[in-house]
Formats: sequence, structure tokens, C-alpha cells
Amino acid sequence: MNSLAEENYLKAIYHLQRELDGDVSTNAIADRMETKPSSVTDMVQKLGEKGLVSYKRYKGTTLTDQGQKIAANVIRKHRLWEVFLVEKLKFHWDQVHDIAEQLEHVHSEELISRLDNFLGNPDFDPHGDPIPDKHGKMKRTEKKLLSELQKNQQGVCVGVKESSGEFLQYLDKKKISIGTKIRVLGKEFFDGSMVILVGKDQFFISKKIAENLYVQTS
Amino acid sequence: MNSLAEENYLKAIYHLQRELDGDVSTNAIADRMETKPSSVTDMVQKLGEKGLVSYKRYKGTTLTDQGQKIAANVIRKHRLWEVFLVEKLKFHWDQVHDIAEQLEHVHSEELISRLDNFLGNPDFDPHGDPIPDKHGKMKRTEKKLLSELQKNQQGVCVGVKESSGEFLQYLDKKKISIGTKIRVLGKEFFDGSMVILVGKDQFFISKKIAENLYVQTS
DNA sequence: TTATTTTTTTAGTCTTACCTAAATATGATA
DNA sequence: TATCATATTTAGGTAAGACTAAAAAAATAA
Repeated sequence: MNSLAEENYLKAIYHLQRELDGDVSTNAIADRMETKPSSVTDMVQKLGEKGLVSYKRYKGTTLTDQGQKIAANVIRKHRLWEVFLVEKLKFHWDQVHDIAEQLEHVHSEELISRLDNFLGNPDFDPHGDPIPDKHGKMKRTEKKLLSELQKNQQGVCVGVKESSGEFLQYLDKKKISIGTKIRVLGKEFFDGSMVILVGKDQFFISKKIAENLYVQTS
Repeated sequence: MNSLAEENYLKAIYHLQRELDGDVSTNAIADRMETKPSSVTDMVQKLGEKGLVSYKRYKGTTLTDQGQKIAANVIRKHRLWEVFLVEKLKFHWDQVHDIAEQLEHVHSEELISRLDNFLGNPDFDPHGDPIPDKHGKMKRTEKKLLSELQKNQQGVCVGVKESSGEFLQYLDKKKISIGTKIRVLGKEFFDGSMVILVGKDQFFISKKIAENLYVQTS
């Protein structure tokens, strides 16, 4: 059984490994976890001794298969609980992260398997992120960033890259959620801003927005 | 915000206060929490400084109003989660305790209020224990122990005093659950054992069993 | 009342997970 | 290659919450 702190480190390393795609630096982990690099060194050494990460001094950290499995399971739990909170308890998608952050550490395989069933074995969480199955595998989708679309192309919103409260609330105001159809009416080369059509409304969005929305075009 | 350890101490003191009905001794807490008395002393001193218990050296501990409120809220969460696990996830009543023991420490008033609603604002948990409302008040019932019934009296099972897996599994084997009608066909003065009728089956039960089953007669 | 047993507290350690400050390795630059 | 900035690690310390062993208070028995 792993401690809460250990699980959080594994989760952070898992995400960073995907984002940075390779070995994860001590500082990167410290940033993500909002702790000091020296604390990270302590922990990755410990995780190394437990066989959950491969850590070489000054070189960086990667998850072992075992660590990967544990991390994927924590993420699985986090995302399943988010589905529960939104689908069953009618929370709004910008309210669920902190609660799921706590629920993800409840230990019981039976619980999570029953929850999965209760929710109808969902493949994606309320932000469009894929939910790992019990073996850590997740559905791959052909999604791209809205910012990659050209003028007159359209797509369906399938997820968000960033999921801060501010961003999600912005999307709400603009009536954009998972499943919303978005058409690019205009695109400015200079700053990457766009004019898009959502339902019957058309409006301007900045590059930053477009770079944090995933759409599916096919 | 209180730590997990603090919440567990408050909960233990809450229960002991009801069982022993008065000040709670350091040893009693240590027994219940499966820790050493010296650890308990440390903790009750700390809780005392926080104003959650009133503690006097060598005299014992009681919850303050504030401590009582926190304890009742933890118990509320525990019991609501148990209802969720049994009603929604179809767990069996002897499987839910350890999981609820973890879930009860998730901090979010919004969560628990929505969960309460989702479950239809239940008054009792799957073991027949009353669920405190958000102010700590719980429904009082006129329940008595099966062992208090006389020959030919009957009652409806409304709860269990002890809820260990062994006991609950015994009840299952005998097809006794919350709502089951039980009639006392015979009672032995010597050892307090009984012969009871459950559905169409009649069988012998020991005093120990009869002293751990709550029934309602009116 | 005094002696003995039991309960409780105090004092001093341990582990986990964090911290600061100082030392050291790495990588970039001149 | 030598120097400097940055990244990382080591060393030593802290707080929470547990522990053991020893001291002190309370309860019980003689």
C-alpha cells in the first residue's frame, strides 16, 4: 500500500512524462507538486528503492512498469469519481477537481470496479480526458487542438487541455462544453486569434483559448 | 481543517461518550483506537488546546460542543457513504465499513449535501444506525434489543448493535436483515437463549445474538 | 492509614514528509 | 578549457503522530 504522498508523486511524474515525453527533472516535479526540489529528491529516492521509479542522480526520473500501473490506477479513480460527481451528483465540471483529488486515494479495487459499472464504464471524464481501464489502457482519440484548425474547418469539442476553474467558466459563458460543434469563421495569422461559430453565436477567441480546446474533426 | 487522526479521535470519543455515558478515560480511547495510552494523552492534549475536547489530567475527556459537531459530521458522512455503497453500488452490508472509514474523511460540505440528496435524505444507514443531519441531530427510534422481548412477542429488525463481518454474515445465513419480522417462540431463563421464527424457519439463537439485534415492537 | 496495583502522564525516540542552507554536479558561455 | 549560472543533492532540522520506558497520580486492598 502506498501513502497519499507517494501516490501524488507517481501521478505527477506520470503526467510530466507524457507532457515532456522523456525523463522528468527534479525541478519539474517540484514545480508541479508545489514543493521544494530537495523534498522531491528525498521522495524519488524512496520511490526508487521501492521499485516504482527509475531514478539516477542528476539524470532524472521515469516510472517503472510497476509505478506506471499505480499511477494509471490513481488517475483512473480520479476520473471515474469526476464522472460520478458530474453525472450523478450534478456538480459542474469546474467544481469536481479538488474533490476527486481526495476521492482518488480511497483504496478499494472492489469499490472502483463497482463504481465503474455503476457509471456505465465511461471512456472519458467530464473534461474529455480518457479514463484508463483496470490495466492502465485508455481509449485513444484523434483529437487536435482547436488552434490547429483552418478557416472554415469545423470540429466537435471533445476535451480541454487546461482545466482551471477560470477557463472552464469562460467556456460556460460561451456555451461551449463537450460535444459542442465549433466552426472556424476566421483566423488571424498575426496573433493566432480566431472568430468561431458556436450554435448561432459567433465571437472572437484568443490564441490561448484555441490552444486549450481539443476538437475532433473526422 | 482537522487531520485524519484528529477526526478519528473525535469520532471514537463521541461513540465512547454515548456507550459509557460520561467522561471517557484515556485507556478506553486507546483500546478503541488500538493505540497506546501515551499516544492518546498526546492527542487529547492537542484537541484540548484546539477547543474540541475538554480534558483534565487524570480525569478524562469529553467533547466540547464544537468537537461534538465535528464528530457528528464525520459520522454523518460515514453513514451516508454506507448507504451509497449498499443502495447504489450494491455492496453487501458487511463489506462497507472499511471503505466508508476512508470516504468519511473527504472534506467537502457541498459533496455531502449533494450525496444526501442523491440518496433521498436517508435517516438510517444499512445497519440501522441513525444518520445525523447537518446540525448533528438524528432521528430517535423506539428500538429495543431482541433479548428484551418475551415469549410470543414479535418485532421488526431495525438495526444491529455490533456490526462485525462475522455477525452480519451470520445474520445473512439466517436470512435476517433490516425489516425482517422476528417472533420469539421460546426463551430460556437459564442462559437467555431463544427460539425464534423468521419467515417460515424457526431456529435457536444464543443470548449473545439476541443482545446485538435491535427490534421495534410498536 | 499504608501498601500495592492500575491508570495516566511525561520524557525521550522514531518515521514520514516536508523545510532551509550549503555543497556539488551539469551545461552553457567565453 | 576555464568560468559561471543553474539544477540537483546532501546535511541537518521541524511537526505530526506514533512508540517505549519510567515517573507520578489515583484507586483498591490490607
